[in-house]
Amino acid sequence: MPELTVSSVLTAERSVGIREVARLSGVSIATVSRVFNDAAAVNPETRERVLEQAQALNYQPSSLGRNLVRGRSELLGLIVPNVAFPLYGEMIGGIEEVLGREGMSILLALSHDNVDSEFTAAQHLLRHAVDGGIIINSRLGLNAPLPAPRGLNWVQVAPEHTGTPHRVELDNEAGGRLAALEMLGLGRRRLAFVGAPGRESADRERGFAAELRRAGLIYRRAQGDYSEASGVQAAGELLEHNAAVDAVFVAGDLMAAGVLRALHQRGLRVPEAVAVVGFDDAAIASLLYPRLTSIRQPARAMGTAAAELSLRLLGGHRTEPITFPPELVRRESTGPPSRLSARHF
Amino acid sequence: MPELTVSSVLTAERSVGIREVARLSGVSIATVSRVFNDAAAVNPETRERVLEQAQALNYQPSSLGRNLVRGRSELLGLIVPNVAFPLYGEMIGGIEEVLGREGMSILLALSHDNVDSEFTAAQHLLRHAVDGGIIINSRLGLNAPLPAPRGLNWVQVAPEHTGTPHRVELDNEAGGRLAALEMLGLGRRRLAFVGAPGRESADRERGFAAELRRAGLIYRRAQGDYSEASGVQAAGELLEHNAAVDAVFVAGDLMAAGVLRALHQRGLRVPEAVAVVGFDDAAIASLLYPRLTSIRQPARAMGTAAAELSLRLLGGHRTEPITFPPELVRRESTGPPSRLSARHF
DNA sequence: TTGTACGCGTTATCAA
DNA sequence: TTGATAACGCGTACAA
Repeated sequence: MPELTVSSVLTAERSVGIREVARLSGVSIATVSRVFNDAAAVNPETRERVLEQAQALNYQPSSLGRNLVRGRSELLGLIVPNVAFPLYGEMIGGIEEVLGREGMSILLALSHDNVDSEFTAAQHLLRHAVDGGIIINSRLGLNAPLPAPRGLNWVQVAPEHTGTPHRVELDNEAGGRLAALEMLGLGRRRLAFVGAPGRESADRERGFAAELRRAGLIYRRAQGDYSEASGVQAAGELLEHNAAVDAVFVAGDLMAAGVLRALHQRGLRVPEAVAVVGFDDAAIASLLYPRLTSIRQPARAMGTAAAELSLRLLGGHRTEPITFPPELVRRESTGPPSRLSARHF
Repeated sequence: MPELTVSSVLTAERSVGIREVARLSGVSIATVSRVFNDAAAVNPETRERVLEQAQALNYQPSSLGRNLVRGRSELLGLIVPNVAFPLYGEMIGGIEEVLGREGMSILLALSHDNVDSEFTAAQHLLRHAVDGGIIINSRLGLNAPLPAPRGLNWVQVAPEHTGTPHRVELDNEAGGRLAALEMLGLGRRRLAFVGAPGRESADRERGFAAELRRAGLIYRRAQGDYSEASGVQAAGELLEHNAAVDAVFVAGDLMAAGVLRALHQRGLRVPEAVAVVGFDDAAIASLLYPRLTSIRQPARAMGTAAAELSLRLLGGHRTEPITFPPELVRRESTGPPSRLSARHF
């Protein structure tokens, strides 16, 4: 068997076009086009005939031709750091829901948390003439902007740098306040924070610190990198020297999983001895033992909001940045301090 | 400000085309095309001039026009049940890696574990003239095939129904055998299985059962649906009537999380009293307490394999279905039976 | 080495 | 209500 080239395979049986349908239904291609765009008036009988033929030939208007003449692609570019992180998955789910409704598709690119590949990914998407773009957790900022010809707009979800016009964000500071208030409300007074690099963690800490200040308290802090291992490590630091900590606010659920593990290993009961509040309310939060109280980031809603923003920009409308309020999801890792509980931890 | 229509916005400042570049560099569009496809010979000086102008105008050849004339889109369609499940995310990562290398992009669609939306998603992708397609966990089979004109090929990753020509799969049966051997090797003799609907779980059970038969053992079984809650429930059923179970093989990690929880709640130590083996080795496996021993599904490698298969098909080559061997990842949830351990569980 | 001209599949304008 | 026909942006025979 001779080796075939790519093009020979694909063009071997080029898909049936508008001409074919027109010819076999005895009308002009213009009429077929009209039938499929049901814009202008078409004689019901003619329409019927055309639709029938199209069905028989299994004809589908080609987006390629249509987009060429229209100057749009019905594609929306989406750049995500990675897809293995469930929170991003939820956002994508929200985006897809809205876009699907409008008949648009998602052109996906991964940035791997890397500024350079963010940029090249954007260029890649642009070559496909995407009508708009959404980028999650972008590190690109105003001084190093995303490429955007033709008045194309990028909507940024939780960008690292502020200042870009189209944004969907979580009020991270409010999230930090929620965590603090939960712990203070439970009577905890020896609080700690586990942070990570980046603006989001900083904002979360700022809110947390503000509430503690109001209560006249200080807090211990340790730094991680959002990984579970760093959570174990951070908890270790916080607890050494017999430090008396009775509540830990962790800037990410994965790190919180590490904190829980470190507490288990030291035989400290959660929440009786130490309460723990995570952040994101990722899927793992409710799988941990005990189930983790966490500050919920409405990822799916943020996705739909980003998609809607993108659509509005596409329509030439003006938009405002959107900030979502966080929400505390109370589970088993927070509760009143006690030594009388029947819990194992 | 007057409301603008979509088209008015996008065409307002239509991107610079090949004509513009040709005119300003004093050559024909054919030459510009040649420069950008470096196919034919072009005078170095001319090439330089064109490239310069292109740079100045920030010209990028439009995929729309290029694809139209070439009959390909450099797009690969990808249909996934959802994106929030980390295993899929890993696969997508693998796919993207291979495709990016070839300059191809991913057109993403979600099937929501639904046969109908699988089909419509495929049609959607086809309208964009994707050059090939990958579908994960498809429920479509030979009798209800995927739409595929123009000799387009779909590569199926872990399809529910067998018989489709281009497949990438895990040897689930071997996975079941691995789980059984691990438990038997630890001296466990009172085994149980928690299954779920579908072929994958059935295959896993078949391998598990085969090894037990060889050892002259029977096992208890309970049925779940891959959710954590169903794992809790299933474990409850297995343990009622004081049933003596000392090892549980669970067809999915999420369910295994539920099984662990149920064991904790009954005060049964893992792995001392009961050993647990999960399946998939999803990201959560190593976050559970204790860390879950699991049968690893090399998701990323399966993704790259699917993408490479797709590329080979695109090139007109013949291919064989690929089956990956599973691997047991031993963590804390399996170990010798003992009552002397210092573990809390 | 370069240019002319056609075609890719569609929409949209204009005339019929 | 319909049909010619001119775009859309590009690649590529073929001719020069």
